[in-house]
Amino acid sequence: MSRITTDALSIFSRALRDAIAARYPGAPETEVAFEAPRRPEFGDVATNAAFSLAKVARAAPQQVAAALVADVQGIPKLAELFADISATAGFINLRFQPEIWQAALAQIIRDGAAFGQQPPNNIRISLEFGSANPTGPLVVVQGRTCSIGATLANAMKFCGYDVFTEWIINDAGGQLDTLGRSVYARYRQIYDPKFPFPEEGYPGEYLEPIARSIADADGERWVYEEESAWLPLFSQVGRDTLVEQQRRTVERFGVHFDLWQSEKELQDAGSVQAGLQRLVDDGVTYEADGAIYFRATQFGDDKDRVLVRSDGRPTYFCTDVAYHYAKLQRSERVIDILGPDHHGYIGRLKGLAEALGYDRDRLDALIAQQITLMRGQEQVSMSKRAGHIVTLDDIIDEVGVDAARFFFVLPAPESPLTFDLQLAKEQSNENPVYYVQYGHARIASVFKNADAADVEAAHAGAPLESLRHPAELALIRRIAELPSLVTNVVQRLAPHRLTRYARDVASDFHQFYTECKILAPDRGERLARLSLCIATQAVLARVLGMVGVSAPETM
RNA sequence: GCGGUCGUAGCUCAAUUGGAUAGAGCAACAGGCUACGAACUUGUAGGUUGGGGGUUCGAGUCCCUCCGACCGCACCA
Repeated sequence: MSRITTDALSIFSRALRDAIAARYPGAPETEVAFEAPRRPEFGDVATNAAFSLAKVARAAPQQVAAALVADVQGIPKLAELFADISATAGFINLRFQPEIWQAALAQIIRDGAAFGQQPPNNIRISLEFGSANPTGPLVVVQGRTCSIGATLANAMKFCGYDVFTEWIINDAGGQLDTLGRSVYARYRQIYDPKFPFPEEGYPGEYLEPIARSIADADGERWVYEEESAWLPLFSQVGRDTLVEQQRRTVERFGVHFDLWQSEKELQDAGSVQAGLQRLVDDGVTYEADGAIYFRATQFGDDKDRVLVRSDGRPTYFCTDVAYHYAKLQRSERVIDILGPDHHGYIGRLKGLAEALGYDRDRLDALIAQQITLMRGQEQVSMSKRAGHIVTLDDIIDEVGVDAARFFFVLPAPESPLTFDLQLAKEQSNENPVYYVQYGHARIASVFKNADAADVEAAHAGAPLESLRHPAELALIRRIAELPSLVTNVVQRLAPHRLTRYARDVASDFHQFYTECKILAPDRGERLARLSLCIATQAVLARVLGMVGVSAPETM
């Protein structure tokens, strides 16, 4: 909602409160809340004030609404602002005068690129997502968590938050040894193709170049050494190479991280000790069988969790305690976007925040649900064991960044996703990505056909009073929704609403385009419609940018 | 067995935390270019929101109970 529309609404709510006080003396002072009606024929905004009054008034909401509308309808000031005030089914529905929308559009044009953007609010949010084991290439899951995370981060920045994006490298556990042995096996196979590959190793061909690089540098020397001699090197080279590859993939995907945090470094730096000590000090740990446990059951988990094993090594959870403790200290809000296999983890994390002395709600975990890859009717097998994994790079190669980013955020994060690669790469009307991009390109095309002086005049601020066609008003209303929509996306952690909104904007534009000739003979009309195009194109580019999709001038 | 997420049109998904006649896209059918890009648009059809019960002015949404799908349930990460 723009300032113009909210001003109009506050005038209305004042009038409505007066009417309530006069008609129902003794009724509690109620906040008049506005909401967007679902259907356009109910007007631009609605209030359900009559519902809460029904009890006090001892009358049906419909009657209350009708009575209040009758009281308010004659007020001249309101008639200037609202084209229609009516009561249906207990709701009071309002429709703005075209002048209100015209003023709102003028404001959007004046705001330019800054439209809807909130000033910095100095609230720090830590956003962790994507994070993977450094034992192989990134796959679809990271594609989805990265798309969701990056989109949320963009939306939060737009709303003025100080967002810090973090990727955690799970390089602390025994899996790194497994990686080292796998790379070593590939290395040995260079000299002896029959050398056995470890049972629990990481299959797939991607380790071969890494083994080859070691062979190129050191030759055969590791063939004759003990495991203790070669394992650190092979693990390290494997880890470093794979992390580097993951970074390249992520970058190619248009996603940026402010911090790549190694778990191993956390442990070495002693912050694990600090986190652990905090829990011990809080008295939420105990010792049993030589291990140290966290009393997770006190905080809603179904089992107490081991922090330090009986051999003295910290668990993954323990490192995570330290990491989240650090994040909680430096951010007002901590959000993790996790893969589908972390369902059971979310309660533990929130309990952890509480145990560390913070509000449960300071930490949130969002689960990105499972992805089923399809190619038309056929399901794409992603079995890791069989060796033929579909990597995120494969997907980008096949459908492109734009389609991938769009499809990954299309459904709600907690809703499972069926991703049809064939559909995503089709440049057809079945593909929602192109529909939105087409809207943007179509506007660019109009500007090319228009007189440059006209476009310039529209940018500078042209009179808009000719805009009263329903399609014009609907489009203004839609783009004016941007700020509140993004706020909602952030509040509800609902990035998928952006893709839906992008589609709605494009749809309203296409309808406007069909019904109204933009380059009209009349100059006033022409400039007003070009102004509407300028604002629409900016909103489309804005939303596409947040999702990580390009906004092309031509297609 | 315990816990979590989910179940909505033929398909893929929405529904602004309890609001109006549950909405879009695709697919199907019928229309619209001698206007700026038809990658567009207008209309029709499509539903007992998995089943049943409850809470209230009002439930896809909250509670109970079944059914079904997926995922967790390690001194793995």
